[in-house]
Amino acid sequence: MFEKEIIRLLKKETKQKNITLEIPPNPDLGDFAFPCFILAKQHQKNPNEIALELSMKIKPTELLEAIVPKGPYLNFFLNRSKLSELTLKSILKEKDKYGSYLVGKGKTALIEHTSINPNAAPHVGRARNAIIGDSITRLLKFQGYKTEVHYFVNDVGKQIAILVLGIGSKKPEFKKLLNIYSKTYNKIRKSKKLEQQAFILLKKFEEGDKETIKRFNHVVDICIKGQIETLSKLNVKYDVFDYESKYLFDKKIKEILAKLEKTNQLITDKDNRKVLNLSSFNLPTKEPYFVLTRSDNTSLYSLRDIAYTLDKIKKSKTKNIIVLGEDQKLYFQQIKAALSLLKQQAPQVIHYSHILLAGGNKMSTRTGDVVLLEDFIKEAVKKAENELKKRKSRNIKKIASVIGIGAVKYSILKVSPDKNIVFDWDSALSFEGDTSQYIQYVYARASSILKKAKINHSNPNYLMISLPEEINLINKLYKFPETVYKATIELKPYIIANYLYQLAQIFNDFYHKCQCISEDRELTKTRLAIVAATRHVIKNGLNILGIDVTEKM
RNA sequence: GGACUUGUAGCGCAGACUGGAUAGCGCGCCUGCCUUCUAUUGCAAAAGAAGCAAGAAGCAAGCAGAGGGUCGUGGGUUCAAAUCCCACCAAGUCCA
Repeated sequence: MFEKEIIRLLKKETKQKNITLEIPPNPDLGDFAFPCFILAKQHQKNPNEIALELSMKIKPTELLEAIVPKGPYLNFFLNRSKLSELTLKSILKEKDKYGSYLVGKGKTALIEHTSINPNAAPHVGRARNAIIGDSITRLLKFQGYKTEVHYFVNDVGKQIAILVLGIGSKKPEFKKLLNIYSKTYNKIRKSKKLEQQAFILLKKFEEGDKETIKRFNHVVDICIKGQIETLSKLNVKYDVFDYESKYLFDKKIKEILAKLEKTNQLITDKDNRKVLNLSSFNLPTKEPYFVLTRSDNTSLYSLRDIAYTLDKIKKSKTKNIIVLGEDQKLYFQQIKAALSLLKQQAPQVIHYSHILLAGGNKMSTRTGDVVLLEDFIKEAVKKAENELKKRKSRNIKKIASVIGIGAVKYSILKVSPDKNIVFDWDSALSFEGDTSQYIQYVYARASSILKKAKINHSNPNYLMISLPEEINLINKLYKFPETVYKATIELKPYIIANYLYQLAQIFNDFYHKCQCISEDRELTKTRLAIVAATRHVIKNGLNILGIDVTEKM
């Protein structure tokens, strides 16, 4: 609302249609700035002069304390007590809702994420998908969307056949599967005969052989249960599990082929496979053909995926999102192209880069070269426990889990998704600097101040807010809703992670400079209101990231 | 060979889409500050006690400050480029 006021005044004075405001690099210069370069060009005048002229014409208002030219910029200072009053009042009133514009009210959002192959325990690399997906779900929920989280179970495929082959008649527990899988995979690479066996199994499964289906289902069940259990430790939950095998015999497959036939882009190639000609989409593939079936006319993963995606499109009216690794970028473009031939809008996709191991290797289930998510969580919680013991905290177990799991999530969420993360235990488990516990600590600190004060902080005196540390903090709190909004539009939780870290830093500045509990009752009330407001914002923000808070640390 | 993403301080990142003021942050490094301790060393040529210094540990998950940059390289556009465009280099990913 402050921006609006400034823009209104500037429009009136400059007769410009579009006014863009900037934030000065340094708060001493003001809260908002209007650069005068464009006007300078139009009027063939020095921008410094224009800023000066405008500063004479535009008078301060109730919301704007001062308007000062500084070189080619016209800088606006907001009315402090007004800003404080509006910000603190709305935080303390809206509480857990503060920060939401409720842009998703009455709308639904379908999110597919994780969708790990059901052949082994998830490793840290896979967790990036789940954690990003979960955070986006929470973000949309916070904005009022009704969300539905889907998990696509790829229960058809060579990797399951390999596992079935490796298991034989054994009844292994979930943890052993990774080992069995990578062993069998390596054997198969060396033996054509074994590989043939895997293909035969897969074929039987696809043909509906009851015994084989049973064996496949058995393995997939163990996997999915195990995966869900691990992910539930991160408090990541799913609403619907969709099985790829459902589409093996689905009549939709034929319908889709028939529809594609009508576009004249469906061709039977020299190997008698049905392929889709995507040459009009200019994708960077060598051949512009997207293979949908085998020579015997059975469906491939691509075709089943199209069918599944169409089902999702049907279900989701307003928002349809999928989280995929960067290795799926081109593949997804092909799916998108196929859907566009069917005149359907593909889901909004979020790609993320891989988590590499400290030698530059990608984590791979095939080679077994992985850091398991389970182990990573355990280590993080253990580390937190040790730290807490040093500080003789109470309730160590519970708090350690909040901190440890928060650290796992935050370390993944804080980095922009198109950057590779190089995993090494030391920095992943470091509890210093830009970490979740630094933020959680601010929450705990704020909680303990409020508890200690035992004073009701309603009706603070906004006129008493004057120190730069207080003002900076309130400014930052004021920006929370627009930060959340930006993260929603761009589907980027890391924006919120970065914001929270900055907020925590600013709060600590405030904490060190401003004694909250003092003889002056009026001042105490006012500062407590600031503390309480910060506490709410930290909580809301961390909640979007899926990170819990704790009253004590 | 083609396409996409990334490259910002020793290390890890933000800023880039939407060009604008002195390029921010964390870790580490360096300096100073606060508390406690005395296994070790010195002041100190009996021993012990106390002290000072060194040292160690710690705190409010400490504080304050300092240093650290060809924004991958080279061009171009612009009054203005980390930001936009082109070429190249390196890393990651995909395409048969």
